[in-house]
Amino acid sequence: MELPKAYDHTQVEDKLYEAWMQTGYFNPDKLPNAESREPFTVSLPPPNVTGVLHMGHAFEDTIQDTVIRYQRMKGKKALWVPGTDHAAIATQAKFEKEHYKKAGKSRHDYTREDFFAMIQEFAMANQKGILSQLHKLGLSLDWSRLAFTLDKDRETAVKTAFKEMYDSGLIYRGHRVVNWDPKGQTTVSDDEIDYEETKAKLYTFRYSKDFPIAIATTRPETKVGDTAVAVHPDDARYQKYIGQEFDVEFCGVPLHIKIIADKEVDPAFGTGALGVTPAHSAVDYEMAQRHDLPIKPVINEFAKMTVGEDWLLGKKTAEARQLIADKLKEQGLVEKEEETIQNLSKAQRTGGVIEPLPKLQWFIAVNKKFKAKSGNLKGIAQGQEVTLKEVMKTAVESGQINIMPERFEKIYFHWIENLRDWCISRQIIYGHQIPVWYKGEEIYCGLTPPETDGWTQDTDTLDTWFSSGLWTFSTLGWPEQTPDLKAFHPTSVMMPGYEILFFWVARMVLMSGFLLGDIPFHRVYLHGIVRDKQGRKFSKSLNNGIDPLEMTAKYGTDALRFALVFGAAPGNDVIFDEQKVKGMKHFANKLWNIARFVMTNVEASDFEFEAETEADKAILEALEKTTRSVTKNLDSFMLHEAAQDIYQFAWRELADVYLEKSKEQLKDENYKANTEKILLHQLIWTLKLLHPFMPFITEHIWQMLKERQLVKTDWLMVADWPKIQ
RNA sequence: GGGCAUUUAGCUCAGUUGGUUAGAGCGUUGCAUUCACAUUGCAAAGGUCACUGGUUCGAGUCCAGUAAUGCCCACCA
Repeated sequence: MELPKAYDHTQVEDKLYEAWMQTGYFNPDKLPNAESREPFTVSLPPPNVTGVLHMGHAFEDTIQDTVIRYQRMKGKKALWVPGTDHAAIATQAKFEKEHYKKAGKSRHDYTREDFFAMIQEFAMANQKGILSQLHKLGLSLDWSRLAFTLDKDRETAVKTAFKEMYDSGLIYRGHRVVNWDPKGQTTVSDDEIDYEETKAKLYTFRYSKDFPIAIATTRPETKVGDTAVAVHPDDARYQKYIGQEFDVEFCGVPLHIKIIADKEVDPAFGTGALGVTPAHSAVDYEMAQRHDLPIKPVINEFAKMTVGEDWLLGKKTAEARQLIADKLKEQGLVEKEEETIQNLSKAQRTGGVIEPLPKLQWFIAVNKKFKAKSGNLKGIAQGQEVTLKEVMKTAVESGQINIMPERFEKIYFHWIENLRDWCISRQIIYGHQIPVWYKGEEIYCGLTPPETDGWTQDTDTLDTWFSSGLWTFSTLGWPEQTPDLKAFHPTSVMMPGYEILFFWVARMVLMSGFLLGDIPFHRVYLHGIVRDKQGRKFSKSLNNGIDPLEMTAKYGTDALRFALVFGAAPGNDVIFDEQKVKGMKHFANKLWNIARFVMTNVEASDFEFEAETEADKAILEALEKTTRSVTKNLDSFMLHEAAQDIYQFAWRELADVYLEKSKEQLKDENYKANTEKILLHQLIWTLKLLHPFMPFITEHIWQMLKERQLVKTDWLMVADWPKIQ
């Protein structure tokens, strides 16, 4: 049979993926000698069901597939669990936007159930597209274990987790000033906020003519909610006022102001005196707690004023700001007006300007003691009293979890130190509804609704990261003590991008630490961000996105995968360049032609060869060296180094040098037979070494060798990794 | 304001514990080519490893400082 001169990926990939699925080997239970294999587990960071996968996903998934394929060939019971994330706010916001455009209707036009169903449908449609993309990338995911953060099994896990934390007092309900997004009409976490430098006016003024202290603010409209003025305890200027209380009328609103001393106040800023607005500033709220000050809300969920005379009441904050500033000037109360740069907080998802508001929310207490569950956490004994913060810290500090690159450990610790209680309730519909019911003063938390009448369920849903925090074990059947959970948890390695170290990685450690008394994974490999040629992030606003499928169609999946892995050190950003993908297509073709050469020249079927010539000796040594180095680099997750090793070996040493030399040796009857065996051996090992990176072409060539009875193992994907004696 | 990182060939980046003439891909230049492959081969040019100082027999690699760039965290009202 005549072999085509060039490798054509379009004729290979889809068929081969289908064939792999037929073998069942993506499922570790169906691997040859499954019982005697040692487990190796990876949970896929579940992509959001908001849309389609981008190049960042292709990168993330490629490196995981490379690792999992390598481990499978090394004889591990390799499990890679696929799934998707419902991404609560992101998905609801996206759906609402699209639906409004299409139908002109918002969430208020539907019942909760109907609206939820519509989003779920939208999510599932997106999931379908995502799954087909994952197939295209050649990923050896175990589809029999597919999960979704908002499916039935995960719902059980979420409710169980909530109840356990509630029962142990770690989950509580309380008032706090939270980040309210008036646009999305929901709470957002600190991590979901973007800061934008904006020009603002800093006004220095007095509440009234006879008030002794001037204060400074960029938000005069909040000042109608002031209940105190704080100064530094050592500030000589204000000593005599500390403890005094004043009744003033400020812009038509009566205020009762107490002068307090607090170390948090910077005497050098402004007048050194701070107007305390407990209801609309997180810092002021904490100060109010310390000094037992009343909380006086003056802004509502729609960012409108709730107090004041007609000219002020009901006005938007931005308008109210100007109105009050004007009024103050008119009354001659303004002492100074300066231009300043301010960090404006905006909700990442909706772009809404964050309004700090006191709200009744659900929280996870990170500093509250609980009894540790099992003794599987290094440095924490079973039953020992610990806090979630301590668990998160100890798991990494003890070395039980290894984060690479190492520098992120420092960032992780720093984050934990500054961690406050985690607000887990969201005022949206799409997500896991909080499993708590109320009836008058009574409150009930359970997996199912209370059986008596008259209860209503909390309308809030959980932060999406609550369910993602359970991911490593909720996908393995928890809360049931399933065989999967026993065999595959803790997982071996988690490979997300460094940008979700806090969002997700830390939360998984928290959840697993509390619920299982164990770590969720032994190692965290943090990869970088894929950027465009100019080093910019891919984003919708820049419209610089490149569809991974377009690249696979043009150059082949193997070429895309190799280009992404090549030169991507852990934690480093990758510049995506189409030229690079093209180069790797050339490499795939090189491999194809090496195989062609070998197949048309070789009839050997055993490996009883020896180094008869200098060239033989050199190539055999080079292969051993490469095998050693690729193995070592894959073991230590230096995928980029391993990729480089094989590339160099296959193209330079094998193709350019030995193949050329072998042409002479094949003509010489004295060397012919031996050379053939060496050539075949070289090809087989190269295919094995390269398979985790370029699964399609290597497997395709393997199948051709199989047809020619030059190899025995049916599938390269489960062939033994080369070993050096 | 606090922290972390980066700076190596025209471009994108490797260079794991300090050890012989510093590497790769792409790009550039010249030559070759009915031979597995033009999706090719051979060859060449191209680097004071940001700068300054230090440790060492020896530094791209360790230490201190400087500069530029990027990122993260906090956020001052």
